[in-house]
Amino acid sequence: MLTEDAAIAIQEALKSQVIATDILPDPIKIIAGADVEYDKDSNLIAGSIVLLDYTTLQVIAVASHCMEATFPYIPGLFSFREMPSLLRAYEKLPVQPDLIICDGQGIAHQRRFGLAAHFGVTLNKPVIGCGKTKLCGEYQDLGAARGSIAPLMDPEQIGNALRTQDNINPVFVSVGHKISLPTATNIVLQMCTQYRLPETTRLADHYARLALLEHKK
DNA sequence: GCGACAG
DNA sequence: ATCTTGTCGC
Repeated sequence: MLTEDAAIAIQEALKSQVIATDILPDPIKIIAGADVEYDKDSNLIAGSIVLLDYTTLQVIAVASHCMEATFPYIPGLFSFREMPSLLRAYEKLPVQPDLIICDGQGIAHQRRFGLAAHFGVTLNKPVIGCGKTKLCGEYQDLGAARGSIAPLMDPEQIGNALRTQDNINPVFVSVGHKISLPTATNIVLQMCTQYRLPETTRLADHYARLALLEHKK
């Protein structure tokens, strides 16, 4: 059983491996979304990875994995709760994506090692962190128009608040692994074609919910 | 002690 | 995360 202190030690040991520069395929062909769904009245969780054609956003493949959660939700130790199911789902994919967008923070984290960073370093793959709310840091003067950006400071810049639709609450983009913040921010905006959240996240959430329902039948 | 706290 | 439907405010 992993203790809280041991989990923090793992983060401290791995965070130096994060690469915050662009090391990704030139034309990106396949982009992935990753999300985990929770059962309301049990300890079951379902992780899903959905693969999309980068240019058409058509679904190429989906893989999911249901299991009992093995670690509690503790702010700052989120990856230890969600990553096991995501790794199992990832192993079931028929092909690998060029890039993954995670539902959660990358280095916009108290120890600079959130879910997207942990997942990226573990897979040695480019990963973007895109959270719906912030974990830490502050921002100001975010414009109201789609595409507006404000740096998330803690006290140095750890990510961006990004307005993905006019007058709608921003999302929080940060480096996970093998990508720069400007590139990550642009890609997230590009994935937000119609809603606040990237299509990758919306679809992963949808398929994770289906996997959970199917597992309970 | 108080508030904040990814999902 | 899960609570969910109609309602308040711009």
